[in-house]
Amino acid sequence: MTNRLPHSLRYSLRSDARDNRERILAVARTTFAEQGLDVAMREIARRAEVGPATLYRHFPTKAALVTEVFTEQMAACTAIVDEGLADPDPWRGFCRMIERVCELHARDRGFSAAFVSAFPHAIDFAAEREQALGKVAELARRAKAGGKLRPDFVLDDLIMVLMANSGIRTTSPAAAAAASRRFAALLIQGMRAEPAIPPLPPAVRLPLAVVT
Amino acid sequence: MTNRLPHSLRYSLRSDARDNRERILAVARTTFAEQGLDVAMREIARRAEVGPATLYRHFPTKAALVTEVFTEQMAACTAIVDEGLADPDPWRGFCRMIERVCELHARDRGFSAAFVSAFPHAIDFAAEREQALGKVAELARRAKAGGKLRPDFVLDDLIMVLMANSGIRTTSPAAAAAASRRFAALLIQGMRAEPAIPPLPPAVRLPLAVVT
DNA sequence: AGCTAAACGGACGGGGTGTTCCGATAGCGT
DNA sequence: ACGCTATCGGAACACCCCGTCCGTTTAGCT
Repeated sequence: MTNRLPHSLRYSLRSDARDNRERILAVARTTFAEQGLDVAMREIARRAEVGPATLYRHFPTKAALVTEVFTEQMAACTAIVDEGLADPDPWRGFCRMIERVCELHARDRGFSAAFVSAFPHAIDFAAEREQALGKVAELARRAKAGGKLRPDFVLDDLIMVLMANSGIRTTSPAAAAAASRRFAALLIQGMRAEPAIPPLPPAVRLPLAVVT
Repeated sequence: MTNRLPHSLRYSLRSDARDNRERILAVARTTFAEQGLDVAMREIARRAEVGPATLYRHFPTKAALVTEVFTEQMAACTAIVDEGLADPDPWRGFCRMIERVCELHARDRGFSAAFVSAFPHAIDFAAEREQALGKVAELARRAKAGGKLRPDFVLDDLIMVLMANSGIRTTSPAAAAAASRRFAALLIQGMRAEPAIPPLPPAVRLPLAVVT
């Protein structure tokens, strides 16, 4: 009868276990989004109404839980980049991409922190991030070719913008999103190729800080 | 003979105590600057080659040490604002003010964190910050009157910029300063009043997060 | 040099964290 | 209905943190 299970990849997880797993993930998602990654594992277990041991059986370490939680956010991120790339007007696509990525990061503090950091000894989003950055590079190339994006824009500028965006702390998620919108608009204005372009200071490589 | 001490306000601190106090402050300054405020008091005591109790005798709490350490940085901050205000060209003064404040924050992670936070139950820089912000408002008013600064700039935008600047994390202090320079230039470009000014999204109040 | 009070610092308590052990519980196939 | 076993969760471990107590050291005045 086990084969009667709807084509699910979950190899025979007992019903209570599956419920707990999903409740843990839901709780972790909202909590990380609201409070960032500095949430105690105990706290997540408490909110999910399970014991700490149960949490650790499903996710052997905190980094594992974090990566599991943010895999879908990473997908949303690449989807945003893809949509920007699909826009026939590359500059408009570039702008919308930045606006939406900034807002996504503003709405999820944990994802924002995870994105600009690197977890050692854990599957992180390095591969997906690099892939997305490659697409952004293509989008930027087109926007430059269209004459709208200043030619001295580099990819590290985007990393810088996202790091900066993650520094904006507010009380409510709505305020964070609003601040992020204004911030992105200000920066986009600065990235526009102007008739008389004052040169920017040199770009900086921004290697991701390692999270202990 | 105690009166022979050069006009010092230090009421009779024993020589070893004064040495320790100064060494603690020096260590705290550099450590906070490099690593931010999340440094253990023990660690500061260790680097200053004193016991934890000595550290706590000189500064009864961590917040006290932090405020003591960053008082001079706060003075540097207001000095920068004053210099900007003294510039005959208000727009140039405004730009230089932003650049220099951003660089100051980039060079001192601890000060940056302390500036955009509020310590409860501790003398924080609220008064000085408000005073400096008042001067910035005057500078911004002049820059707007000169037609160089976009009219919809608000003071909270500066807070936002400083918060964002504090989110830029790098490996070396030099890289942080360089990134900060580029970041500030990008933002200043966005703050410039353009012939055709695309309206910004609404501004957002950014109450300072409380540090526990 | 000797004495006294100021200053020192190792050890301690209370609370936090990520993670693990193991006896109790409860799903599920029979 | 029963029993096997996957799963649960409270208690515990090891390690951090901030801040304090108290016996020891030492500066500085006579």
